[in-house]
Amino acid sequence: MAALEPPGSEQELYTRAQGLAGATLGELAAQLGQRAPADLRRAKGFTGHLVEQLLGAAASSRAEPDFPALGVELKTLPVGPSGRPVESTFVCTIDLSAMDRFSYEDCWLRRKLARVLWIPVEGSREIPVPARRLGAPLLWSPSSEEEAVLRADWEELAGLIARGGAELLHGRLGRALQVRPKAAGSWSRRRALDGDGVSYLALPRGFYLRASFTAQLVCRSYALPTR
DNA sequence: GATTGATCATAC
DNA sequence: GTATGATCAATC
Repeated sequence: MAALEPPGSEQELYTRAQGLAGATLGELAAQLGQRAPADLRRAKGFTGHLVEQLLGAAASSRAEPDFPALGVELKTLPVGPSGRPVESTFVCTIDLSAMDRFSYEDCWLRRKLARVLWIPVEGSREIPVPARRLGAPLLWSPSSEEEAVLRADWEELAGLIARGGAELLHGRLGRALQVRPKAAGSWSRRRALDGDGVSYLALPRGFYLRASFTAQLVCRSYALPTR
């Protein structure tokens, strides 16, 4: 199958995504001449890469939205039997040496979350990967309430990093956002600045959206009760 | 059962 | 090694 052209509009992108709803990962992989893996332990990015190809996203190797012309970021969202997300969602890596140089207004996280196409995917481990189905797509931008929570979390976490250094971070901080390791292993290191501006090597970290936050945005957007 | 810290594949 | 795409699995 030839590489799909990027969609020309948000509407076209959404229509394409609607066309995938209900299909299984096995069926969709076969359309591309690929096979779905038996499990995701050694293929954690499988679903994301598959959906990128099916929707005509640019190759995933650059620091910009998946659909640069549209300013839309694509995210698959693993959900349980009730449609509730079962995992947190990775947003972006954190530059531990430059948090003092950005405000929320121009940070990478805000730009990435300004417009997101969520693709729910059955994520229960009991369902074999090839049998997992895609759900109805959701084109989302943060509500004013959601944006306020994201801003408050970002400012708290970024401020902590800028003032005290990465070693103060842990996954319990933040209501919607959290900071967790984002690395090949616990031995990974990146340059960071401590509270006194002294350079040192720290475990790479990234911003993640808590499952509780994505659960609420899904309920709001599909007009479902919060529980 | 939910959550946090650790980890995997691939492209460049 | 750094970026992309995320889920695994030990622990609370």
